[in-house]
Amino acid sequence: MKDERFCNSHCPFTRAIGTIGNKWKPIIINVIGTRTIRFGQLDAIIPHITRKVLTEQLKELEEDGLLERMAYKELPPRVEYKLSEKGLAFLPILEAIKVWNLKYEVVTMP
Amino acid sequence: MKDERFCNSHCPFTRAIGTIGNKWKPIIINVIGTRTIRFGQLDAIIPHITRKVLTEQLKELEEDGLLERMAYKELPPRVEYKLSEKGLAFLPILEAIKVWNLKYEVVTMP
DNA sequence: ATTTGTAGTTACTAAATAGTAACCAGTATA
DNA sequence: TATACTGGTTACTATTTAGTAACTACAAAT
Repeated sequence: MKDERFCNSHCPFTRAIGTIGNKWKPIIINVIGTRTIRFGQLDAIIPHITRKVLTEQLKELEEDGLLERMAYKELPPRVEYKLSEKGLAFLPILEAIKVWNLKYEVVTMP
Repeated sequence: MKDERFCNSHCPFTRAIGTIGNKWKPIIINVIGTRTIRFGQLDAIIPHITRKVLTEQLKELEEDGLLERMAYKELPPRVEYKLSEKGLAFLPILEAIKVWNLKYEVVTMP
């Protein structure tokens, strides 16, 4: 997120929302989970995301220390991503969101 | 969120992110907490938010069933907001985010 | 008669986020 | 020689989100 009012807030909770409070990051973190995964796989697995947005979000996640990026000097290139300790520690929160949603979401059948 | 790919996703987790995955909603939910609060108070307490954005977000939170809005027919008008059961059930998740942030955030002193 | 107070709304503009399509490197394979 | 492969980048456009300032209603107090 570029909003400096969030990222430089004196409130730690606001800063936390500044790093994970958007729509793509929780999705990406959830898809990675506990595995090591390549860029192309993420691109293929996550519905609707574009390579541009995926690149941007991965970069921010890495900067914020949730993600580790390993680039192998091969051809064609291979780049692997996995969650850091910080990123892994966020997974239970995503699980809690799933449970919460399951319990309270009102499903409207179209 | 207006992104229909999130709100109409077949994946419940993606839909959940569609309702709370933005920067303002976690902040608003956290500020309301367990109390009953008026529009003007929210506007005063939440840093940087504008009345326009606050109105929009409150409306969406109400539509998604996280929030209850009580309008009293007085003059000047009085409107009170409080979290629904669903909204209250989301508070522990926000607490978990605070704990997570406290443990893992790397604080850079400017 | 004017100001105060509340909870907004409206029209317009600005900024942030996302989408599209083309392009790159360098080796391997057809 | 041309194409594929991977993990991007770039330039440009479109959409979404947010900010600004003015305005509304109605009653009470000044």
